[in-house]
Amino acid sequence: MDNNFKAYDDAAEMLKALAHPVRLCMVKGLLQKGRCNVSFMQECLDLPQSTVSQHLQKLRSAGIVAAERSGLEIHYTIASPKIAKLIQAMFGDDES
Amino acid sequence: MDNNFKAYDDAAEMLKALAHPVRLCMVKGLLQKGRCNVSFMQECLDLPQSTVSQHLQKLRSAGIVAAERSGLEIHYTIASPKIAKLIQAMFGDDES
DNA sequence: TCTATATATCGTAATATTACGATATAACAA
DNA sequence: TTGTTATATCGTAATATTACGATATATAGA
Repeated sequence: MDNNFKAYDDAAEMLKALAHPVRLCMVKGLLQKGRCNVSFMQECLDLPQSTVSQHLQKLRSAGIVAAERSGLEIHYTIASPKIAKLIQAMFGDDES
Repeated sequence: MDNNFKAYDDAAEMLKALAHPVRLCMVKGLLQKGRCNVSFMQECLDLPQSTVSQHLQKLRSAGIVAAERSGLEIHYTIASPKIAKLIQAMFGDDES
């Protein structure tokens, strides 16, 4: 247990981005579905468009999701395999 | 991706408790050391006692650590094996 | 009892996050 | 060009978190 706080900042930043029920739902959905555009998420979350977009930007700047434009739509995907491991550790079945 | 937000609240609560550099440091330290009293953490984190205690209470109410009194001291331990898995997913080496 | 030590809780100012309507931007079509 | 759709950003009020000194509580010893 050293006191090198700085070393934990990135990890805390990623966890903070995951630590919201709406964003967790988005991330789990993306893991299942592979990719998704914004208006689909908006409908299935039943939230205002700006709210959904704001959550996506937070996930994006934490490196959790990536965006790719396709015409008018923007498709989001999970950006790092670490995320799948975290979600599995969080929600996965409990055999050690 | 359903909109059952409530189902994600507990997970978000646990992640939120982990999502702070000081608390991550405490948790990683406890995983290595097994158990630890408050004043040890206070010294090694170089933070005021009330600050350390407040972080511990947050970890405790999220079910991340457990407390056990021994004389004047209170010893903290990691309360759930899920925590080790999360920390491993977060910090562990990147094979797979 | 009184005193000391270890820890928790209170009070609170500073800061950060949240939700969401209003507005802006980017791509496409007519 | 104008209009439409999809998404992002802005402005901001409400709420939550943070840090930390002051104070309270619990245990042990004299």
